[in-house]
Amino acid sequence: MGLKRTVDPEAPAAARLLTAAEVLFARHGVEATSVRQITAMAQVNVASVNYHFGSKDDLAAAVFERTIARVSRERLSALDRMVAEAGEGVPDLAAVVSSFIEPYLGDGNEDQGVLMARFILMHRLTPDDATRRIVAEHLNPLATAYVAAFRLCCPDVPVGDLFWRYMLMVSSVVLTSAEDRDADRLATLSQGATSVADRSAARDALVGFAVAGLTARDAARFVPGTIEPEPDV
Amino acid sequence: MGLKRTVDPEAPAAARLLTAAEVLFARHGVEATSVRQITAMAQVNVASVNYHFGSKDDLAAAVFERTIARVSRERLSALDRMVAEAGEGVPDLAAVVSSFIEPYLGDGNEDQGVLMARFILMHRLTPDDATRRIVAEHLNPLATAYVAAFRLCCPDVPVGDLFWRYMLMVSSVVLTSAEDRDADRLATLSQGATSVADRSAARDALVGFAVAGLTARDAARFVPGTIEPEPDV
DNA sequence: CATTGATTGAAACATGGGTTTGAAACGCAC
DNA sequence: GTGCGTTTCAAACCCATGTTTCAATCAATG
Repeated sequence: MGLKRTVDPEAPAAARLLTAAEVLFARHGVEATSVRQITAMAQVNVASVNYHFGSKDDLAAAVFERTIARVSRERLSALDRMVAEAGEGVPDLAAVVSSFIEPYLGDGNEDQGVLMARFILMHRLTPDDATRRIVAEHLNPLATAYVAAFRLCCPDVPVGDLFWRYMLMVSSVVLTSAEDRDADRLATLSQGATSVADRSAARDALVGFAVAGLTARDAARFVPGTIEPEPDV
Repeated sequence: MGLKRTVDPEAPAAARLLTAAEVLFARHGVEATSVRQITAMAQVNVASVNYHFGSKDDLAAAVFERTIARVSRERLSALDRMVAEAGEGVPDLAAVVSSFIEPYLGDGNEDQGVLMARFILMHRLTPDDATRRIVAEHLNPLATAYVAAFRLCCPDVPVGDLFWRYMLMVSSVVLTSAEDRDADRLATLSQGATSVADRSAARDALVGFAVAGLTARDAARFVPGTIEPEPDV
């Protein structure tokens, strides 16, 4: 255990800064990590971040964009493959959802999921021009592709609902992935029976929850007090 | 529209600070609002917050605890009422879920939902002694009560899964409620068809998603590639 | 009316933040 | 080896933040 990744002492300063910032941003968030912490871990001078990247914010943008671009590319191609393999039929919804969730919980490169989750949280809580650019460039095409796949899998669900449900799926996985190990509210509530640290349990719970939520019948039916006539199932 | 709430110029300084901080914390978060902004809106001296509350963090704790305590009390009694009215039968799951979600989207007091959501985000992303105390005192009993109600409504779902699904429901509603109006990713994706600002649509989507997610059958079935034998339905 | 404790006020303090500076060190072409 | 653009370094800078100080003011009391 302990500190997973460290900094290659041979690599050039800019690269060292990127990986150091990646680790620290994932662990504590960008606001909570100072430039001096980053340069200390990267073993470079304080001025390096401004010299190589312009500003701390620009460094953050570079860090986030690097992993978001890569993971989005991977997911898009995986999604395309699934849809293509399905041919005339419909792709497996659970597999589609899994391909979305997996990168957030993956064992290789623990940080990438936390990093993406933290970015999405940043953008949705305090958006700015930098986050908007990255979202427009990498995350919006991804979202559109997944909603399109959901339309194939769930032809009975109104498209407007699918956008909502996509957002709710994202919310679930993002918060699960970004949660601090010290909080682990789930472990507290379940008295240790489960924990967010249990990646396998997290995957199962998230996929099950999202698939059920995505395929739910018309949401308006659930207004409290409404009598539900049994539909033609 | 415009600024909904302002500060009663007759109220004592401590109360004025509380309401001003409530508004600003909901709007920008506690980190992003300075003591000087608060005292300016409250029209009191900068030193007041330290004099009356000890520190900015203590003021924040007071602000959050006030509304969290009140809303949790209301929800607990509503839940008790539902369970009692159900008697030997099971309470209506959609109604139970609605009673949890409603306070986050309520029309009266726009800020209370955002405030609670922001607090939960704070605790799960960067927990500290202050948030832990409030969670233990007010939120854990609430969570336990709701999970207990869920056990009544969904006797077929393993209890461990119910804890997970409770957490995922909370994640969905919290992120929906705390989202900045300027981000509104949903409006972007749906090209304006829907928006997080549409409280009615939000309620329907959230309740539908959560109810379906909570009642989903065994999550492990959704591992990709697994062949699903049709269960005895 | 004088006294006392609580509150307010303007100003200063201390600290940590991101950033800038200008000289030194380096690398490499000529 | 000389020159020159690039990179590194220690130090300083600037500023916003939370907090403290201490005198002035207020409100109630005896």
